Amino acid sequence: MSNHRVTPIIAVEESQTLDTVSRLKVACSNCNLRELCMPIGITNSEMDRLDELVYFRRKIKRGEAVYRSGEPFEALYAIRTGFFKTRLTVQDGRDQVTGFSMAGELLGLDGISSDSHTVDAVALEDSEVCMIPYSQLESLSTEIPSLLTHFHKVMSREIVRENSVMMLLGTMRAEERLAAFLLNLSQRMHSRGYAALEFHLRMTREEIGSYLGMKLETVSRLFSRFQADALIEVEQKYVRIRDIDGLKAIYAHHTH
Amino acid sequence: MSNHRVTPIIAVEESQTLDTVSRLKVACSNCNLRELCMPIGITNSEMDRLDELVYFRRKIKRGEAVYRSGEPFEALYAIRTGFFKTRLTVQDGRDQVTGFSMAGELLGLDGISSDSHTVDAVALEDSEVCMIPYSQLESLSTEIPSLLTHFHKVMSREIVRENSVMMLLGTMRAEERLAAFLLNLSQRMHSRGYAALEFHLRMTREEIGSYLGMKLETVSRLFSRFQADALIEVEQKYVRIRDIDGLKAIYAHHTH
DNA sequence: ATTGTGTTTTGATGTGGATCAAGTCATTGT
DNA sequence: ACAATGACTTGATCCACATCAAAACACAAT
Repeated sequence: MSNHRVTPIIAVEESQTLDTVSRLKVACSNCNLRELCMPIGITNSEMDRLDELVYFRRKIKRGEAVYRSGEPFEALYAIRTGFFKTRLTVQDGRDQVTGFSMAGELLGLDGISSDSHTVDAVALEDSEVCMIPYSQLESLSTEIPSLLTHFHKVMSREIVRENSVMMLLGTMRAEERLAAFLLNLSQRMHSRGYAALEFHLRMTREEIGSYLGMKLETVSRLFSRFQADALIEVEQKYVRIRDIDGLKAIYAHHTH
Repeated sequence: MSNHRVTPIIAVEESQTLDTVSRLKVACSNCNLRELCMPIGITNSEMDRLDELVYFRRKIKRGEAVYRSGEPFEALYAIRTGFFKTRLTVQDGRDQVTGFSMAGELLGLDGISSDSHTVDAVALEDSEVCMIPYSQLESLSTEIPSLLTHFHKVMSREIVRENSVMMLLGTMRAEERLAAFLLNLSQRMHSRGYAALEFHLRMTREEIGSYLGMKLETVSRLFSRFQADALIEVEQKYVRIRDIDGLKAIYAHHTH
C-alpha cells in the first residue's frame, strides 16, 4: 500500500481537443507524463514507434466507463488526466471497488487474461485517456526490449499492489485501513507534483468504504474521529493532512 | 474465485532425481503438465527452445521457501509437484497468506516489479519446481509470440484472481468465504484430474484463516457447521464435499 | 510407550463495525 | 429562489466474529 507507484507505460500529449474519440496522431514524445510512463533510456527512433502506437485519445465524462465487464478486450488505456475507479460486480449485485487510478496510470490489464474485461473502469471526474491497441503493443514490445521489460514491471506492480490490499482487508482494522488509504493517496499526489498534504477526494464515502471493506458510515465516523484527533481536517471532499506521522503510527498500528 | 484456472506457463518432466538442484537438462516437451502450462499451437522447434530455457529443477521440502521477501528476483518457478502458500509479511509481524499454488501454477511474478521478491513462497508439502531464469524467458518470448501472449495472460489471470480475493475479503461473510475457498480448491483439483469432491487440505486452519481474513477458530467452527449441515465431511485435513450445490448456494449467499 | 509440540475443536464472553434511522448539507435542474 | 436528489454525519442498537480459555487430538523424536 505505502509503496504504490505510478503504473502506466505510455501516455500522450494532446495537440487539440475533439469531442469523443480523436483520430489525430498524438505524440508520447511530447507528453508531460512521459517520465512517469515510459521506460527510461528509450532511443529517439524507438520513441517514434511509440508515437505511432498511441494515436487514439478518448474523453470520458464523469460517471462514464472507459470499458465495462464483459466487453471484448482490445486496448489498454493510459490516463492522461482525471481519476477512475475500477469495480468488480457479481451476479447478486454486490460490488467491490478494486482500485482507484490517476494520471499516468494504466487501465485494462484485467482484460488480457480472457480477451474480455472483468471489471468496469469508471471515471470519477471528467477525464482523458490514451488508447493503446493491445495487439500492437505486444508486437512492438518484441522489437523494443526496454518497452517489454517496462510493461512486465507494470503488470507485476499491479500484482504487488493487490497483495497489499489483501493484507489491508485481511488483517487491518478500519482505522488502519483508512490511514493507509490517505497515506497512499498523499504519496501518489506528491509523486505527480501536487501537494501531498492537501487534496480533494474524487470518490464518495461509499466508494472509499467499498475499496476498504467497510460501510460508508464507518468511513464518515473515522474521518470525524481523525479530525477530532487533529490528524486531518476534512470538509466534504476536501482533506488536509495535519499530522502525517500520526497517520503513519495508526497505519503501523503503534496505537494499541 | 470460481473461475480460477491453471496459471503457469512452463513446467518440465524430470529424467532422474538429485538432491537439491538438478543441473541436468529436463524437457518441457515430455512434461505431463505441458497442456496446463504451455501456449497451445507451439511448434516443435519452439518447444526445443523452451527445453533449453528450463534446465534447473529444485526440490523444496515442506516448510522451506522457494524464495523469500527481499531476495533478488532472478527466476520464475513452475510447480511440478507439491503445494505452496505465498505470504506477505510486514514490519510489525502481521502476515497475510496471499495465495495457495499447486502443480502447473507459476510462482514469482511479484518479483518482476522491483527486481526483488515481495512475498515468501513456502512449500506446504515436499515439492518440486522448475526454475525459469527470467531474463531468458523475456528474451525468448520476443522470438516466440505465442509464448509472450501466454505469459501476459498468466500475469493478467493473477491480477483477476486477486480482484476476486478482494471481493471475497471486502464484501463476503465468513461462511461465504469458506464455501468459495472449498469450491475453488475442488475445481482446481478437478482440472488436474484429481477427485473434485474429496481431497486432503495441505494447509492448516490458521493458513486458511489468514487467506480468508478470519481467525482459525472461525474456520474450525465453520467446518463443523458445514459438516452438521451435511454439506461436507471433515476429519482433520481430509475433506469430502457432500452437497456441492449447497456450498454454491452459500457462496452466492442465497442463504439469507 | 512417552514426552513434547503443534493443530484442532468447542465453549464463554467481549467488541468493532454493521445496521437502522433521522437529520443536515451540497449540488443540480427548473 | 426552490425543489429534488444524492452525499454526508451522527446516534442508538445489534450481531458476526474475535478473543480468551481449556481440553482433545495428531505426529515426531527418543
